[in-house]
Amino acid sequence: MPCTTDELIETLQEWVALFMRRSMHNVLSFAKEHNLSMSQMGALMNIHRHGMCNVSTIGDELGVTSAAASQMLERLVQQGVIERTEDPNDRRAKQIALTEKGRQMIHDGFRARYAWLGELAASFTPDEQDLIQTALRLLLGKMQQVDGRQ
Amino acid sequence: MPCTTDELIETLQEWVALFMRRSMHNVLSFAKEHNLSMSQMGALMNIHRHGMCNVSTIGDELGVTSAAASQMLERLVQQGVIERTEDPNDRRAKQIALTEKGRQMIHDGFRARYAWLGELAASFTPDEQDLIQTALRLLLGKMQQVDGRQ
DNA sequence: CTTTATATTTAAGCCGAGTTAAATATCGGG
DNA sequence: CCCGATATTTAACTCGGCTTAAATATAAAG
Repeated sequence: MPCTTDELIETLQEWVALFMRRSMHNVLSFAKEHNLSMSQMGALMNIHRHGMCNVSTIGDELGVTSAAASQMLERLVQQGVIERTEDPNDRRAKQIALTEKGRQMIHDGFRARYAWLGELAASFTPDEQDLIQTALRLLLGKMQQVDGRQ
Repeated sequence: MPCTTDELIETLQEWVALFMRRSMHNVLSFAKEHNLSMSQMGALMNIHRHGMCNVSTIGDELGVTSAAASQMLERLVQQGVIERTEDPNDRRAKQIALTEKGRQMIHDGFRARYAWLGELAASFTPDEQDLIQTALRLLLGKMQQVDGRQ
């Protein structure tokens, strides 16, 4: 049965809607579980993705002033999930990095969120698994392209 | 090329990681754009999904007291995106519903977030589109099952 | 060396989100 | 009708996030 582009768009929308809701739920429960604000979540994700960051970069990415970022990061330092060290190349700046505790927290969080994927994958026949694998690889390729130019 | 369940799990994980980031970004920019807190976003999504809600149900779903929900909804009423009406079947309770303005706001938000899906869908060949359509329908079916029993 | 720009922090204040406790109104069973 | 349960609101308070403005320290340019 052939499908039109419009049908595919509709399917993608359903898929995205379902996923968005799940992701949001995941993110919110993780935040609540660890007493983190959305800004703090965003900051941790940035640090997790980019490695070391400085304070104003984090502020910029969150769309807040560096004063706000500084205060919010201070609370993360007190919780022991990040650490601030002086940038050896520019002693005005601080380097923000995850502590071992912070890294562990994020890692465990991802693992917990991924647990259900195993069940999902196993519920398909080998043929279906192949089909889905191929389709998702196609999608991932294109999406990473789009992601890259943003 | 055959694939193992583990490979599929890995692909799904990549997908979820990519998606979680995008969703979070989408949600945060929508919230910022409309001056909404995460609780308010959650409340609006609940109302959007389930139609009418009462105050304490929304509080329960957000994991806050009904007092907190009441105050937060009051701010949404003042912003004109929801309205409270007396429940005709139980005059203690209020029915919370989106106003036309609120419905429009959410609709426009979804549309904007979905715009790129058109581009994405069109970038595949008809054969690829068929493949992706079939795969996503398989996934959607299983995921909605899982969603239903939660 | 002096001046200006940059990176961060601190202080003061506003505001929203959350809490508990109390008030109000209504429902429902006996 | 009365009483305990339920739904919502209000009040008083705490806390965190945000802002602006000022302070501090360092870098970089002239």
